[in-house]
Parts: sequence; structure tokens; C-alpha cells
Amino acid sequence: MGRSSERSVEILGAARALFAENGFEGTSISDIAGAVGVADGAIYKHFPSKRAVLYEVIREFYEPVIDNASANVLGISGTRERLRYLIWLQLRAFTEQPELCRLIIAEARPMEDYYESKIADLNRRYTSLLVDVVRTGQVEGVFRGDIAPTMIRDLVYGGIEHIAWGAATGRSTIDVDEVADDLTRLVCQGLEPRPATADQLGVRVTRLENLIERDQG
Amino acid sequence: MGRSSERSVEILGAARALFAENGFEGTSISDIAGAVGVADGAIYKHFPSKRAVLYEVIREFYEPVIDNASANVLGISGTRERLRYLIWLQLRAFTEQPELCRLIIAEARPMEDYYESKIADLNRRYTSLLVDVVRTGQVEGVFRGDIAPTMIRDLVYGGIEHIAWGAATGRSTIDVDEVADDLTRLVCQGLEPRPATADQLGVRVTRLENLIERDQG
Amino acid sequence: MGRSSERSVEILGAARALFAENGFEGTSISDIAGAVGVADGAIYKHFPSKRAVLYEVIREFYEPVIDNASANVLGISGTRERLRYLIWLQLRAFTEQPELCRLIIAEARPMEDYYESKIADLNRRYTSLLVDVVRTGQVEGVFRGDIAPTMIRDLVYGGIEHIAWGAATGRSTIDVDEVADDLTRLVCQGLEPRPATADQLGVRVTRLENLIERDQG
Amino acid sequence: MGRSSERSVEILGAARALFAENGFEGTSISDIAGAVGVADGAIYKHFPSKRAVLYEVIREFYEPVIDNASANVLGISGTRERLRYLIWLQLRAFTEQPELCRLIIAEARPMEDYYESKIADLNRRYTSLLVDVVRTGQVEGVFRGDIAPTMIRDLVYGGIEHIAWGAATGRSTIDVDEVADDLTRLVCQGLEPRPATADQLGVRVTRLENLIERDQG
DNA sequence: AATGAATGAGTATTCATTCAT
DNA sequence: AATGAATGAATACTCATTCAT
Repeated sequence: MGRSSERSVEILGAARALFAENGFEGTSISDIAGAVGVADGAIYKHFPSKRAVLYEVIREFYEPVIDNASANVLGISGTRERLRYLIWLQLRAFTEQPELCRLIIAEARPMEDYYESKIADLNRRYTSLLVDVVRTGQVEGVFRGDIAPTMIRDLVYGGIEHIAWGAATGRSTIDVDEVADDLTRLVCQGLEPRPATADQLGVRVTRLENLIERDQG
Repeated sequence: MGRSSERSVEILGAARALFAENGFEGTSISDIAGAVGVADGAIYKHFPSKRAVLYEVIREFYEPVIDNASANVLGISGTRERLRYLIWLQLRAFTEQPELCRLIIAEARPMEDYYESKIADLNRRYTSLLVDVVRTGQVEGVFRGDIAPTMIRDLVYGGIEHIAWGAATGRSTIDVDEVADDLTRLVCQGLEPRPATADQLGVRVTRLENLIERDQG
Repeated sequence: MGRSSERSVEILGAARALFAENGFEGTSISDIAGAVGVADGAIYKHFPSKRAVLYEVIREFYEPVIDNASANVLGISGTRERLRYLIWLQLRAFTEQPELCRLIIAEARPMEDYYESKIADLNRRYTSLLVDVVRTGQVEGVFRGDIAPTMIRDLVYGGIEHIAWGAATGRSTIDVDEVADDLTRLVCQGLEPRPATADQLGVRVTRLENLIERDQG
Repeated sequence: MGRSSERSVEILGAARALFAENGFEGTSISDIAGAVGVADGAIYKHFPSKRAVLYEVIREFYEPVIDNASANVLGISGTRERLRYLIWLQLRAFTEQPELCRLIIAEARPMEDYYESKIADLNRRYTSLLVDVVRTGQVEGVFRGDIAPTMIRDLVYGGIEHIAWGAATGRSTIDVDEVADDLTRLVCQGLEPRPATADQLGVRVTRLENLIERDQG
């Protein structure tokens, strides 16, 4: 495999730095070759296309994160703790490597062949960890069963993306642990199975009263 | 303003259709000029750049939605109902105009000057409606006060984006009303201020018992 | 039509000279643009592709020849004279413009879309003149009717191509009038309808005797 | 000679198949090396260049055909039969191996060094068989002596090329024996030495009568 | 307001050939 | 005989933007 040669490593290193700094479209094969100190054509001895370089850069960064997450999540007991771990992990990844995360979200994901790529596979493997945690929570009765676990997955990862994006672009700052706590508490409480409380019923009664008054007004 | 001339309207109409179909990068000034039936150069009598055309197309679509939302949200009583309305509105926008939403998310947002653009301003105005609702909820005591309203904003809009994206790209289907109900319930319940219930404590006690037993086993 | 602009004329002139000298593959768009004194991209305001330039160069040369041939051949009476005229015309074209003929034969014809191109249409129109002449000769009884006119067309034009090619590449020299006479005489005599002669029968009898002797040997 | 090593044979076999399928330009050294299962550079231990591989592929195919033709033509008695044999042989070659013939005609022949190559030599040796047959016919009085044998060679091989080309590209179909008969008869009759016949004179007299009447009308 | 020709920089990819090992 | 990484030149085509008319 070309993947293991020293030159491939050099190319990926240079590409990673350039992609992070200038984006995928903003980086040419010539830029990468120049940074490595080889001719343009040499890149194609190691990778079949520019996009393959991008995908490999992402994979190299993504895979260990996923392997690590897969291994650790099983060692954590308790649905809530597992959820918090996955939320915290993603927040930390975004906070520590905002450029690579931007690359994945803003450049790789909109590509038309993305959903057939290895990267999308990795992403599915990764996010399915959270789906499994939620599903287990539902089975054990810790979570309500009337909500799709995939919706929770989208809510959590979409939410984290937006929260972290603001921090990554310098428009806000976040404390990873604190945000992880807040999100976990929100989601767990939101998913908590419980009988209707007087409070909750009160809200619904108010709404009905309003509607009725409007009709009569 | 040249923006309101008949020709400008024609240009924006053609651009909107082409951008929606082929994306921003996939549409050339020549394509737009050709669709309108004018020479390439004519576009520049009405808009300073291709990107300005994009931003104007988005603004034209976005602004009425925001004005409508701003007006309506005030006519709705109850924090929960207001929240549900904003969630439902965003889900419907995504479901009915997936191409334009894709344009905003995947093409406009990654642009480097996006956050200084009018579109970002519009977006801020729009999403601040939700921030205000949450803040009001906190003031009124309906919501916990220990969580940043902006975080809720990011969570809700980021979550909706992911949920709707899957539907827009055909990988899943959603029922707008149902999802709006689910999300509203989840967030409201998650934000509900309340002392620990026996139920909730029970769960945590059980967990501790489990951990202790494991240590002793 | 861009075809009529002065710049188009300049481009075609430069392309014609360069194609004739260096061939199609041996000429780049940059070469043509450079010869005209414009930027590379300017070529594409007048022609959609490099191949379109080639086809237009050929058409410009070919069309008048064909129009002229179509008009004149009708003014000539007698099948033999018409045939000789077409043969002579083709020989002269090859002798006077060997490079352009080479371009058509060696570069345009092997192209995969050639048979769907305008050039192939022109060629068909041109060579069908000879088919019509032969067919008329057959109808009038001047030529035998037991041979396909299209085969004669292929024989004559294929033959001329080879004959003239040797001259064009400097490997031989030809006298156009003389060769035209020879070819015309050969083809007309070869197509002459006549009863079997003793000579001819003798040849065939000899062949049969040989075959029989071989079998008995 | 390295040419005869086992590896060389493998290379030529792979190259032949690939050239026939994808053409010379459409086949890369890498393709050939890959098909053989060796590294790219290995090809250059056996052949000095890609073009040399092409020429060798053609030679390997061509030489036996020529040796066979040379041997057989001497075993055939009668100028007409010899001529027919050569015509038939060439038609059959085209019909059975259209791809290799296409390779020679459309790819090898247009190459600039073709006429100095071994292939051109082979071709000359091959086509000179027909020149010799015609010349012998002239010496024996079977053919007119007032026509250059090389012209007959060009006419016959050029004609066959065009006739067979249409069939090879699927635009027509041919029956090899029938076409061989037609061509042989046409050429032999066309070359037949004979005084003007009454028939022939009759045609010419008629034409003159027509011309005179037209002038008087 | 409109034209439309011109710009000119920009770029991924291919491939025959070489050469140190 | 073989490797296979490296070369480096080569190239058609695109397109936002300008500007003389």
C-alpha cells in the first residue's frame, strides 16, 4: 500500500496543513507538491485524485477518534454518562481541531459523492454509537420510547456543530465541560419518562383557554 | 435602487432557479444572462458581483419569512407555543424549499465573507426570535435560568438542520408536525425547572447501587 | 454568427496554416491564439472547441470545392466525361492542397465523432456525385449493371487517395491530366458492358483446366 | 535478440489485444505492463519505446501474411488468378482483423516516421507482389502496357481500404468472394488490351451526335 | 442600460521515459 | 531483468470581470 510509504505521509501532512488553512478549493495539487518538494505528477503515484487526498486526510484524523470512542463508550456505565461522554468528545474535537471539522462539514459533506465515501461510513459508525446509547436507554426505561433515536442523534450532533461553530469562528467562547453538562442535562431531562405533572397540564390548559377565548372574542 | 428595476427582478428570478438547480458554483454568469436573454455584461449593471446576486436571491427568499415569523410569534401566547411555532416554521421551510436551504447552508455559509454579509444579519435576526422566546420563558419561570438561550438556539437550529438534511437528500422522510411536536416536547421538558423527583432520584440511586455492587463483586 | 466576424476569419486562417504544418494534435489552442495575437480564452468566444475549429477549417476549404463540382458536373454531358471530371478534380485537390487532404484523411477521419460531423456530410454529398454518375451510366446502358456504384466510388476515391498520397509525401510525382485519363479509361473499360469474348472465356477455361488437373494430379 | 524472450512475447500479446481494443493513443505503457503483471519500467528492457512495441505488434501480424502471400502467389498460374488471389487476401485480412487493420491505417500510417519504418518496408514488399503480377501481365500481353503498375497497386489497395473500411466501421457489409470477383473483373477488363470495338465506338459516336444536335438546336 | 469581445489567470490530470536500487 | 517512484512538460477549457462602443 502506498499509504504506508514515507512519501505518502509527507503528502498527507502537507495536504492537511494546507487544507486546514486554505480549504480544499483553495489548495491546488501544485501547492501540495510544492510543499512536499516533489513534482505535481508525483502526487498521483500515491493518490488517485485530489479528492482522495482530502478523504485520506479526514480519515487519518477521524478514525482514531472513532476507534477510541467505540472502545471507551463500552467502558462507561449508565446511559447518562455514556451520552455525556459522546457529547463531550464531539465538543472537544470541534474545539481542538476547528479547521478539520470545518473541512468535513463545509467542504467534504456538500460533495456529491460524499454519502458514498468512506468518510460518510466513518461518520455513520461514529454517530451510531449515540443512537445505540439512546436506544439502550429506551429499552431500560430510562428514556421515553416515543421519540426516534436517530432524531436525537441529529439534534445532538447538529446542535454541537452550531454551538462549536460559533466558537470556532471566534464569535463566542465555550467551556467544553460546562456545555457538555448543560446539553446532557437538557437531553436527559427532555427524554425522561414521567407522568404528566400539574405544571405541564397547567400549560396545556392555558393554551386551550386561549384558543377558546380567541374563538369567542 | 437598481435592485427594484424590472430587469433586476428577471435576473434574480433566473438566478434563483439556476442556483437551486445547479448550485452556486455550478451556475455561471453566462447561464444567468442567457436565461434572462441579455448579454453577460448586463448583469454587472444591476449587481456588483456574482456573489451579490446570490446574497440577494437568498435575501429575497429569507426576508418575508422572517418578517412573517416576527409578526406571528408575537400573536402567539405561551412560551411553549411560540417555541413550537418557530421550530415548525423552520422545519417547513426546509421541507418545502430544500434546494434554497441547501444553497444557504452548503454554499453561502462556507463563504469567507458570510458572517459579515447581510444574510448573516438576517439569520441572526431570525434566530434571535427563538433566543427571545427562551429568555422570556426563563424570566417568566417557565424555563430554567441556568442555561444560555443562545445554546438552545444553536441546539434547535443545528438539530433541525441535520434532521431536515437527511430528508432533503432523500435519505429519510419526516412528518413536519410530528417532528415539531417531538422537538418542542423534548426541549420544553428538558428546560423545565423542577426539583429532583423521586423518579429521577430513583434512577440515580440505582446507578450508584450498581456501581457499588460492581466494585464489591 | 461568430463565423462572419473578422476575428473568426483570423483564427481560421491561423489554424489552417498551423494544422497544415503541424497537424491537429501538433497544434495547441495556445499556438493558434498566439498566432492571432489574442488570449487563449478568446478562441472560445468564436468556437466551442478545438475540434470545431478543425472542422470549420476543413469545411471552409471543402464546401466551395463541392459546390463547384455539383454545379459543373451537371454542365458536362456524357458519363465518361463526367467521371473524368470528378477524378481530375479530386486529383487536383490532392495535388494542390496535400496538407489539408492529409488533415482530412489522417486526422479528421479517424476521429470518433467524424461520421456524425458536418464534414462527413460534406464528404457524402461530394462522393455521391460520382455514385450518381455511375448509376446514370448503368441506367443508360453505358456501364454494366452488375456492380455496386458505391463500390466504384470507394475504388476511385480510395485509389486516388493512395496515388496522390505518394506524390504528396514526395515518394513519386504525377501528372494530374495523365493519371485522370488513365483512371478514367481503366474504370470505363472495366465497366463496359459486352458479351463474353473468346479471350475472356479462354482465361476461365484455363483456370478450370488447372483446377481439374490439380485434383487429378 | 531480446525480442524473442518469453517476456517479450507476453508483452506483445498484451499490447496487441490492448491496441486492438483501445487504439495506440488509448493504451498506456502502464496498461500494457499491468496486463503482463510487471512494472512499467520493465517494458523498456525489451523495447526501446512505445512506438517500437506498436511496430513489433504490427510486424508480427504482418510478416506471416506476406510470407504466405509471396509463397502462394507463385503457385498460382495465370495473371488474372494471381490478381484475384491478392485482392481476396487483402479483403479477407480487413474483414477478419479489422482492428489491426485500423491500427495500421489510422494510427501507424499517419506517424511521421512511418515511411522510414520496418512496417512501411513490409508494406512495400507486400504490395510489390501485385506490382509484379501486373508487370508480368503487361509483359505477357494480357494487360495493356500503357499504364503504370504502381498506379494499379495504389488503385487496388486504396480501393480495398475504402471498401473494407465501411464494412469495418459497420456502415456496410461485404461478401469477400463477391467483391473480389467484381474488383478482379473490373481491373482485368479495364486493363485488357484491345482495339476499339464497334460497341465502344458506337457510344462515342452517339455522344458526338448529341453534342452536335444540341449546338444546332 | 446594454453589449459582447477580450482577458488572463487558474488547474487537475496524464504519461512516456529515466534511473537508482 | 526488474522495480516503481519520480519526472516535468504538456494542455483544453472555464469564467468572473472589464471596458470601449
